[in-house]
Amino acid sequence: MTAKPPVPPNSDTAGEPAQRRRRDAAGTRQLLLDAARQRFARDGYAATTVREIADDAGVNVALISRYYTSKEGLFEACLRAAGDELRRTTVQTPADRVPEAIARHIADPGAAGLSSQLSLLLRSSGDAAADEIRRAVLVRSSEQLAAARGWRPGEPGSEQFLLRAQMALAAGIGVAVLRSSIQLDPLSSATEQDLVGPLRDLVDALLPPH
Amino acid sequence: MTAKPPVPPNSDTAGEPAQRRRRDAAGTRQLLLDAARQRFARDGYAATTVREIADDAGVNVALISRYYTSKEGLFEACLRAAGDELRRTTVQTPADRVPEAIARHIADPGAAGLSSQLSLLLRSSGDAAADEIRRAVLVRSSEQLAAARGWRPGEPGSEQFLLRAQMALAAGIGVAVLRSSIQLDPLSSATEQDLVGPLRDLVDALLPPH
DNA sequence: ACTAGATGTAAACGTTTGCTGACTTGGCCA
DNA sequence: TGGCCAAGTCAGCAAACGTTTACATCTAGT
Repeated sequence: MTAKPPVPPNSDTAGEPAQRRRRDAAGTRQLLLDAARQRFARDGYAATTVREIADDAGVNVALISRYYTSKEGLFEACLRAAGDELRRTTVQTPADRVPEAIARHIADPGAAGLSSQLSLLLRSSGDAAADEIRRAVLVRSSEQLAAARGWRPGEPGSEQFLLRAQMALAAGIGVAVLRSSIQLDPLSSATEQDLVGPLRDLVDALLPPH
Repeated sequence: MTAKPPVPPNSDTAGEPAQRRRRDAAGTRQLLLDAARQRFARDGYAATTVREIADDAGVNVALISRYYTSKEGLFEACLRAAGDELRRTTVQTPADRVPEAIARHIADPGAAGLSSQLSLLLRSSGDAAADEIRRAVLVRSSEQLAAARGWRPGEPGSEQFLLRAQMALAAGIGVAVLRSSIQLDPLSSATEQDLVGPLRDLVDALLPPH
């Protein structure tokens, strides 16, 4: 009894399983979300089955419909989660540390890493609502990246600056996807140290520090 | 047999239908391949059904199995075709014109354009044989790009050079995919002229001209 | 302790999937 | 002209898909 101080927040894929309650709706929702994010990011929407997700989460298939209405509803929730996490990890990066931050997050092999989020954002379900979420996340990310490099909305040459920021974002996505989806050496086996130099050159060339 | 002179080459999605013979195995194969390349590139492997491909080609479903053994066989043929076309369009580009060439091909909205080929190369069927083809195409492309910028195999610092070429390739793929799959302005609406400047900066930064 | 609602389970639904086998039809050559 | 094989059609298979329904079990409030 006693309310529930010991409820494991189940914070993302990281934290311990920490013996969750035998019946915990919020925990189950989170388990499904985490499993789905991994599957969708790695295999894509259509190639992922709801039974695989449920099995990964150790949960019954029917609960996907219960908690997320449908497979598409679950996918949209994944996109929103990726967007939130992307905003959280990239916020407040000093302008001159942007390439390092990107390199660090891209090199992170973890399932919750930037690579995984970026891969997920490229996946499509064919659903219009999901596409809109995807677009919004990418718009926000590119504006954030541009802002970190000195862009201010409404400035003259604003479009050019934003275009370059989006190209830098595209480059990051390309690297992340190529690293994770195909064994392409030396890119796939490159470490954070290997990546940071070229990435700095790339970002600096597109968005000059000053 | 003597080849077959009157066979309409059916060169990709462009050319005329040009009243093909009512029964023409080679022509039918090509129709299927063209339709499949478009579908696979745009929707991915799992989201594409063989019936859709057959309908697009105006051909009976059973002929996919006849001419390409299976859906996966057709997909592998698409990858090989994309690899051939990629090699054909990028070969013999002067070193200092590489960014322009990339920009031109990426901006090309045609279904047979570089964008489509690059998108296709990112698609996965989960099949090991297809993955190997994909990998081989990308390896060759990155080495070709590196070579165009002065890299010679076995040189000191060779790995670094190749890594940078692969990152440039990844950037190109990222731009192509982002442009085609999501309506992300200003990137999506950028013209060849808009792209060539930033792309030159990007490529030059990764692979210095000298 | 009892019960009502929340949570989880099991099985099956109807549809769509890739693929196949038996068939018809058309074009080519003797 | 007639026959024969390549080329194309047709209907349907078994498996897998997302989803739903009916039922079992746990938890919380009284």
